[in-house]
Amino acid sequence: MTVSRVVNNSRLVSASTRERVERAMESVGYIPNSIARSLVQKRTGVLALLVSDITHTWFTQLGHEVEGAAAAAGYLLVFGNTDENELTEREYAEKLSSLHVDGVLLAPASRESRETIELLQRRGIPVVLIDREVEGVELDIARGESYTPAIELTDHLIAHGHTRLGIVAGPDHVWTAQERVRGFKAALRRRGLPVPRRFVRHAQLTRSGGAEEARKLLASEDPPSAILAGNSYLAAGIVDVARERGLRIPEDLALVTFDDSEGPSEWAFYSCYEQPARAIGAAALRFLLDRLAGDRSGARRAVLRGDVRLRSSCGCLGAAPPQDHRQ
Amino acid sequence: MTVSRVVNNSRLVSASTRERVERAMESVGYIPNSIARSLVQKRTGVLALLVSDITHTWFTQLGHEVEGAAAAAGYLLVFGNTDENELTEREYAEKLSSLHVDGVLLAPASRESRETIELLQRRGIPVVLIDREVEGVELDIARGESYTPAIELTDHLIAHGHTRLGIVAGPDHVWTAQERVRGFKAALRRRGLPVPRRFVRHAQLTRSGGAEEARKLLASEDPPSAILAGNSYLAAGIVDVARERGLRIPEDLALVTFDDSEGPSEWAFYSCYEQPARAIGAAALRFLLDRLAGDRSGARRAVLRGDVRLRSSCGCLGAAPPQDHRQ
DNA sequence: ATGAAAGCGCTAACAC
DNA sequence: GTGTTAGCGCTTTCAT
Repeated sequence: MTVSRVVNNSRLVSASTRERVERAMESVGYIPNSIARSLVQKRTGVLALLVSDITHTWFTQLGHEVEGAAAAAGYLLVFGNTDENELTEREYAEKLSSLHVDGVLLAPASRESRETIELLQRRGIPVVLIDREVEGVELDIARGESYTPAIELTDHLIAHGHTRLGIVAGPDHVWTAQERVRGFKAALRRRGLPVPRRFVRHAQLTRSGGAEEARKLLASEDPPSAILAGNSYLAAGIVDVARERGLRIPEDLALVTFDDSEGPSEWAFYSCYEQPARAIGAAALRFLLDRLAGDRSGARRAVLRGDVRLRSSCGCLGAAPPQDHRQ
Repeated sequence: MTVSRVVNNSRLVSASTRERVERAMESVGYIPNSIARSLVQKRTGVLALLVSDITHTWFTQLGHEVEGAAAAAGYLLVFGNTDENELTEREYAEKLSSLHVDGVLLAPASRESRETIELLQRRGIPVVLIDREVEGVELDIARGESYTPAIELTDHLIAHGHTRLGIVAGPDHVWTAQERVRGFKAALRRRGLPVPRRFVRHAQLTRSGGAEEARKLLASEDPPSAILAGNSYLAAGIVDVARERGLRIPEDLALVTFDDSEGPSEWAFYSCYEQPARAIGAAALRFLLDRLAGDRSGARRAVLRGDVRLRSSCGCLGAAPPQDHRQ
């Protein structure tokens, strides 16, 4: 029909016809079926952002940024939550690919997410990685740093006079967790400090996961006096356990962490390295839009630098908050 | 083709044929195009959750719950963020409706979101409301309470001896904000306490929005000695301002709020009424799945009760945390 | 400038 | 059991 012409406002329609058609559409309450359109055009105008934990503010802040930029470019952004799970991730990829989303931003659940990515690519869907590298995959990626900041944070703890240091990082299959552990070990070695195996813990990336490993860390007879946490949720879990055991932070246990928590916390407590979520999201989307516009050049990599914020938990400032009264 | 039969594993295919077809699919790397399938089946297997602020943990926790239950029912959940904005909301509705999502869970941006809803319904897409009522709309809804808890929280502040109370609620067009203000006023009136107009503030639902209105509240010569905050972000903004002005909480300013913040905060500070996000999400999804299964009965309403948690910010327990050192 | 017709990849209905 | 056909709602040629 020529109705299509007016919907897509081709200029090859007379004003009279256009008006006539538009009136008709109004009266019937016509809404174009873009699913049919997609079938023939092979594009949907939908982009997907797959994160590994949607309840983590870091990801939603990144997503918020991406969403705005995507909307400006005429795309709708949908969020998917892989729950740090490779299988869920693959299911999403399958569903999204057969729904023909135009592009995917992926924070890979595992450094073995190659299969997910290949699935998407086989379908011709451009993928841009976020936050985490994937082994053996050469793809556009926007991420922060992990190795260097881990060294800096560890050095800072050492500068505070600590010699028995531990780390509670994310799962071993998560790229950033590995990198942070690598940096932690490198810093200790460089100073000639020991790196006891049992002081390097991998936890689920949740508060309770952090608590669980912190418990193991602090249970030993001569526990670390300072801990590097892989992210703010892990840090919170560590604080929970310190409280359980009557340890004051930073007096009895110093703590530094990755990621600033931008939630409604009433005061800023954690000394941390803040990964620039919004900037990473923006960079990733830019890569994706370029691909969508036909860019076929080699893989690009944006590595964004964040800030170290020194506050109370490491011992730099003030005292610890009073005892918890969480119900 | 009979290929369709094996893909949808109808039992009317011989094992031999099935195997033959499957091998063929393997070798070609065939992935079914569910967009074409949707075109004829008029279902996509996709549900959408439209929230007004994806960076707010309350919504993502709710979403996380919904997602799990949706997956169990064979649906993929996508998240959309309306940014507390009616226009964005309508754009999402248009796009999603023409993409033929099977159902929508909507936390309406405004109590005037009727248009969005009608758009969806005209397309035959079942809608279930979350968290907020919409004027003149009779629809399935799962929400918490606002009026009664607002009374309880206000009464609690009064029990602490306060007589000059203020409220920093969300925008006037948000249903929950209105209800909370209504409860606040009712509680004061019942005790014969004054309700100065300037003590009732409506703010953008962000930390900075809360700070802005708190500033106005505390700038007057005889400011309130206690504040009810509409949610935890507003509460955080109020704390920011209290700190600016050198006011200690709860000694100089008592504070109670809606929503518990489940982030990585290192200690629980806010006295609050916790809306049961996960239960609300679960109830809403159940409604939607019922509709999807063909339920045509009248609108249902689930009103879920939450818990009051009394902690430090109202003066019930402990002292305030030390001064902030946020960089 | 407009109408007609083909076809996107699939499923449903109907033969065989 | 399996092949054939029509048609989902649109865009895109190709005529007119």
